[in-house]
Amino acid sequence: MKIQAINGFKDILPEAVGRWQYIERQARDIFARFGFQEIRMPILEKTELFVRSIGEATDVVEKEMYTFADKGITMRPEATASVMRAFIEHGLHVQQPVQRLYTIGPMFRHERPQKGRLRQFHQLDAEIIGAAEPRVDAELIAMGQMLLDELGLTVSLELNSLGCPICRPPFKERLVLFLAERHQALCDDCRRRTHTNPLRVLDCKKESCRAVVQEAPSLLEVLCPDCDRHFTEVRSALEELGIVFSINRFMVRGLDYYTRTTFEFLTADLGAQAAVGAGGRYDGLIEQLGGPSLSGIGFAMGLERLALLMEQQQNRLIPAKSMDIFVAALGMTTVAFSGQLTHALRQQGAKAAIDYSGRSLKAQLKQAGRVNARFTLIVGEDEWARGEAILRDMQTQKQQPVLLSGPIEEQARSLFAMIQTAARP
RNA sequence: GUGAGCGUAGCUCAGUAGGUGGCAGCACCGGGUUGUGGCCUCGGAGGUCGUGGGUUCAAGUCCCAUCGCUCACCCCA
Repeated sequence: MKIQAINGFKDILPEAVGRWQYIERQARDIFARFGFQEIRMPILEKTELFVRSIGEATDVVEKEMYTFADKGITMRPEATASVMRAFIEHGLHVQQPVQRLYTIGPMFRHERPQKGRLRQFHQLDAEIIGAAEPRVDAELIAMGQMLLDELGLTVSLELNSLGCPICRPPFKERLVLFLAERHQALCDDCRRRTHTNPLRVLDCKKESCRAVVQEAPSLLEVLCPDCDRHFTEVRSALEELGIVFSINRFMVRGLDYYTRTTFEFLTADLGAQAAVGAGGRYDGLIEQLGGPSLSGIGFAMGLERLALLMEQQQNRLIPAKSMDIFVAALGMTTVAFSGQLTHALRQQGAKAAIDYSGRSLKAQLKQAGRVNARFTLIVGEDEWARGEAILRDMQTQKQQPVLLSGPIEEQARSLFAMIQTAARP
């Protein structure tokens, strides 16, 4: 019985890693343009942190967390809570009132795996802490859009406001009343949700429920003056930045800490997983976790989903692996020298490959082609005996003899210089 | 947690009324080229047909169980 990876946990093989690195590179570059700094937190946190931030009654906390049975410790299911914990713990706001932080790493949720959904998955997460202006919301959303654009991805952006502790609770009561009156027309799930999480009913995909919900009261129409102004200004700021979006008053969040602005980057190309990235404002969270009274906003994007989308929407060429030089040692007598020379080449900074088997030149050239070597140094027994080798340009197929004399570092240096000039067009 | 589909070579897959596992494609190794890659050509290696039972003279094929994977529901990035 072969041992295999556990369900929902996946290897990212070398052929796929190039794409991942590309996405991460673009993200780091763009986040830096917006003044974000990287932060890295532990994967394990006190269970309490997630219960208090994400919410006790949410699905994530209720049934999806990997929690150690006897330790009160949980593998993080998302990044925001950890970032806030670290932010508060180290008093980061004291040095710099507005913090822009991002982190990249694995998250864990015990869900049934399917396309675009794993138990260990990876997120890019960006947070702006300590700034409440609507323009900040727009700026953060624009950053997400910029990343998706530069990755060559086509997604749609949906926007909503979830109000605040002043305007949401009364709305929730109205909604519950409304839903209770139409109890009969709702699906089983939504009847349950009416009491556990009424806002979720707005997001149900069943035709029958959608029909009911169309007539439901809209939170956007009963936002308190502050929330209403905030939402209006976010929208105009987005328009000023040329960001295209649509309003979705049915959009809900699965995590309790969200307030006011929420948004999702959506695609139809990922099967059942529509959201490539999502986020929103969480103005009460930091205080709720025992920190200063600061507002915050952030988003997360799923790396697996970004990678899948890139594969599907656009076959952008990720730079293939390549080596500067392949050293082909012909016959076992030249292997020791070839090994030393390869090592010296690497010390000089060259990407150098070698085969120690002493097998046929044909086989070694084939391997040189496979590793995409720009040059091959053929160390033949006869040539080597008189202090020479043959340098083959794998693209032009032109060959020239090279002298092997002096200390091996010197040989490596002049050889590397030679191929660097020869490789230039 | 619920439902459906699928498990044959490293990968993608054939396998026809149960009758010896495929000249299959890609990849790998070697020959054709006594020391010259990609293309071509010839050959080679590689399998407990997911696992365990059962039916049968005979099971990759039929039956049962079990494990695994995939997709969808739910939920979410």
